[in-house]
Amino acid sequence: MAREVGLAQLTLREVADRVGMRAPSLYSHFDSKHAIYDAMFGQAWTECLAVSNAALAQVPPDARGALHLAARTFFDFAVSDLPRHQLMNLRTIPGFQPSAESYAPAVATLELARDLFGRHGMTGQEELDLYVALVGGLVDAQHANDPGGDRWSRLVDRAVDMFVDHLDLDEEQHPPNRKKERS
Amino acid sequence: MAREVGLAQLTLREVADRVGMRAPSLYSHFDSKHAIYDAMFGQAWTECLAVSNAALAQVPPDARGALHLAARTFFDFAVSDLPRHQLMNLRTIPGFQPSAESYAPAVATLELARDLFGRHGMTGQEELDLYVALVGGLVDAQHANDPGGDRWSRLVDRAVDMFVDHLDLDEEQHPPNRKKERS
DNA sequence: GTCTATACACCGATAGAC
DNA sequence: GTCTATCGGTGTATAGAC
Repeated sequence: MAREVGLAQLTLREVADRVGMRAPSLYSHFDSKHAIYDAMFGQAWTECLAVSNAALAQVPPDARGALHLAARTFFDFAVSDLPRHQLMNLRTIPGFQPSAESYAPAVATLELARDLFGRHGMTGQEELDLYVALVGGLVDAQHANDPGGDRWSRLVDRAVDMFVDHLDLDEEQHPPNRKKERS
Repeated sequence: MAREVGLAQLTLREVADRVGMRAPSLYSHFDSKHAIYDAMFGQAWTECLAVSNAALAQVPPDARGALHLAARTFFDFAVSDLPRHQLMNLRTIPGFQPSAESYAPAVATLELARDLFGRHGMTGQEELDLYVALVGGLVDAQHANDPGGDRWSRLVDRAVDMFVDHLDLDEEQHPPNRKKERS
């Protein structure tokens, strides 16, 4: 329903209609409307964690390849569903704060990224923060300025190359991929 | 009022109260609540355009220094006022779409950045798009993950250095600022 | 226990008197 | 141009049937 009418346009009466109930009956299952958003939040991040784990299973051994796969995986996941992304990352619902329980798979996903970074010798918080901002910025720009298109999607690989070059992360068998070279 | 109670928590009744009117009287001045948001949107971007122009007046001649100033100016402006940033850049208000008139100062601000890029030989759309995503990502990460702090603010200079290094933009009097050197 | 029926307070918006 | 009165719709809550 969020994908059809928009995340913030959910009404309890229509939600109830779609599951064959009256609106007040929802309170037998959820404490409030925010509790429904909270369940959706946890569900979305659990799904993201699963996708990330699946991608991690076939991650290349080199840092550049690993970050390429990680960034592309998260980018595609975030771009493929705007309402879900609004719920997961943006604070679109006024006053909504995820519960600690629903937040757990979100921190677990970030922990996955932290492990991947540590695997290639990047243990600093700043490097991970910069990476998070870079990939998140690409996602937001894609959604905000070219919804449904690929104008920023085409920049993901280049952005990761820029990041890897900046940290001089390559091992010897993978030469630096400087400047405007694309795969 | 948006800074006090939040952007989405504006109610026509309290807005009217604060200007000494009754709620329906607002409709003599604005067609709808969205029209009020639209006026605020135009006002915010007009202010951003003015700040950008002021910064541009004292921009250094070299590309690296210019991008440092431009990024810092926009970042600080966007971070200093969350409700304003939500209105300008995020789509926090459900269903709100800025009018062409209010959108004009936004495109003018982007045009300023495009001119600055062209001044240093960067005429490609991709370079500007990547820059927009990078700075926007830093702003969003700062707001979302460390509101009121400076965890991503401290990364702005480094991010710009990474970007400038990637494009090999330096003229000879300014040596590349590789790796983790901070000013 | 789970649902239906009903009510409350609030919202944006409109109609019409002055 | 501002007001009063009011409308339909919303999230939320409670009472009570089955």
